[in-house]
Amino acid sequence: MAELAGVSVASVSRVLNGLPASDAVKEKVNRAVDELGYRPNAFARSLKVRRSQQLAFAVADVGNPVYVEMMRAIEDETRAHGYRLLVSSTGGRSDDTLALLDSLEGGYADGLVLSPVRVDARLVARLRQVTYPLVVIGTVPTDVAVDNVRANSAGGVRLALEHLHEQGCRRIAFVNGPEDTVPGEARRQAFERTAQALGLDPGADLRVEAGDFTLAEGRKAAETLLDRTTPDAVLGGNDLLAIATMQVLAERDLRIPDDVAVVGMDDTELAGVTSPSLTSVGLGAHERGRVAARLLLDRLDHADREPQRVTVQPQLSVRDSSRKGDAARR
Amino acid sequence: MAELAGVSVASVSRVLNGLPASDAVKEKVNRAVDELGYRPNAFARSLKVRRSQQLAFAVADVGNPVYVEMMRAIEDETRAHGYRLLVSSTGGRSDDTLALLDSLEGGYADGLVLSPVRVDARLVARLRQVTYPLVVIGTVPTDVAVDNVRANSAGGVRLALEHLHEQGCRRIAFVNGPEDTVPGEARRQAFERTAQALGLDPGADLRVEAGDFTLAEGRKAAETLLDRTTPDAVLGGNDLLAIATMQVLAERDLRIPDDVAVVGMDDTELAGVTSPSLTSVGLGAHERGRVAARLLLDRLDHADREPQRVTVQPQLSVRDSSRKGDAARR
DNA sequence: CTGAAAGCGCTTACAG
DNA sequence: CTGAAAGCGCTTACAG
Repeated sequence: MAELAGVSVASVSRVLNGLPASDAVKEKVNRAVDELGYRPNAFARSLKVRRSQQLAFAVADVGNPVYVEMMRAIEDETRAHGYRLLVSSTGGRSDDTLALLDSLEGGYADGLVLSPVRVDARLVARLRQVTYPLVVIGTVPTDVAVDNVRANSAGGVRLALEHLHEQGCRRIAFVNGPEDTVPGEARRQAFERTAQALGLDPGADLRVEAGDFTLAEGRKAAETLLDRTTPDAVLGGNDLLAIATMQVLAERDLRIPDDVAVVGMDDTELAGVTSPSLTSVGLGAHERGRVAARLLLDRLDHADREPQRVTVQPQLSVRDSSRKGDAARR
Repeated sequence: MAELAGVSVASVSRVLNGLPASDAVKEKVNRAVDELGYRPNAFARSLKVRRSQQLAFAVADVGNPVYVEMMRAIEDETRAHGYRLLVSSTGGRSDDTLALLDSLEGGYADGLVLSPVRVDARLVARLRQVTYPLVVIGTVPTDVAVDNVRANSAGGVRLALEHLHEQGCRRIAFVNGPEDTVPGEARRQAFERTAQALGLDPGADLRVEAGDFTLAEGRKAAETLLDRTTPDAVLGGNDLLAIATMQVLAERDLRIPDDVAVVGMDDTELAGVTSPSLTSVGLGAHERGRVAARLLLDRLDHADREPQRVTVQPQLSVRDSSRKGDAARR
């Protein structure tokens, strides 16, 4: 390359990086670049400058709409700053998450946004040792010094329950996801407290725990619930669980919302598609992604700033599945 | 690191790569590794061995369930072979796709799976010049020498139309996506030909083109269609367009499937969630991803094998939205 | 089995 | 402004 252009490799590097060079040299270099379709080797560059220009996003399940939403936000943000985004799906396996955290020490990405479903002691211990820029989406112990963005699950549950309470519901059931996960546990706690504060029926028969945040597990859980009781309303731990519940209700000829109102969480695109449309509490997935990306980009420039904690506020979208008294469909 | 262990850097490298070494040396190296949390630098390694152990997947829209499905399949396959997957979203912008193809020449990934929505002359020209392993999901001119996996859109449209024909439908409308895209164009052609072969009403008023493969654009297109005529059935260019049509039909108090049957394409998770559930033709997104990943992995080892072309066959999933005579719901 | 040395392809002070 | 040279951190023939 340098030979073809008839200049030194240093000059090639300078021209390609926009550093000062005479027009003559620029001309020669550009001509040779075109001729050869030359592209500087990314590794050699990274090895020298100690930056990869890559950022990583690690997530339990790329198929979950919530994470897709986050990924979009992160992609937009990082791309705008000239970084490529590497998406890694750990499938919820703790070991894969730990392996990923380790392998990033090899430097192939300049930073990581991590959104774990389960936060156990091993993960927390590992997070303390990470030597690269890291932001965690989700709840981590306050003494782990990483940037952290959280959803306000408790606030979200409260919005949902208050809304149902206003609709006259008093026996409100909760089809939650697994309670050994971060969101599952947070939502369970919030449900208990808020139900008590609102003076709702505290019956233990009103709570079921699905094996996963999926339609299939949601159906099973909803059937368990409805076999033992018929509540005024059901709150789903996420939209999929709420939708599964709606399906089971329909199969049992219970009208939504007149017999049983239903509210989901996450406010995914699915919520607008079901019939009746699903009332849902958005937990700001897009916003969480955006904020996380910004924190990471900011930390790349300011390695020593204090770790920040940002909480994104929930928002309730009321649709047909919870408007008692209205027609369920037009 | 080597100093701490008291051995040469060569020995460190050998131990870490599982090459022959005495137990004494292994012991020293492992001890030092643990103490330092040492990780070999990924770039230095890649620079030397000329491999990144990364593969890239480029896609128009990470949010589209079809691509998520592909991504999952590709992730599973590549991860099993020890590669990381880099996901890049080009947002359907041609320039971004070209820029990506260029930048990969820098070597930061060992190969690429590309799934473009639009294939124009510039892209085809660029594809011919690519110097790294590449597989394209979608249709490319036969003389472009890349591995290629395709959906059988024509076969899929045929399955859908034959099914509707059997249900007694003769005036079948088509709510297609943009016809300057690869899938849009293929589906339009297939629709015309199959409609003719089956002796369906060829009325031009039965075809509308949505601005994009989305719910919002689908609604507009469906309204345009239903303002001018009421067909026996509607085929959607994808599930989102079909679902949007179902919503508009419901708003106009047309019963599905008794007044108007509806069939989608892609057979995404959404199809099982709507009410009535949506009959849809799956075009094998998961399978296309899996095959593409395998072709790419295979090519990494066999740079000189002939480019292959694989077509994945469609499959019809009949659900409630098209079973005339049955109850639309239980 | 092990170490010294070359070299992967860049960038960047350092001279000129 | 430009070139020669050092060096980023590995791997891998080459000797021993």
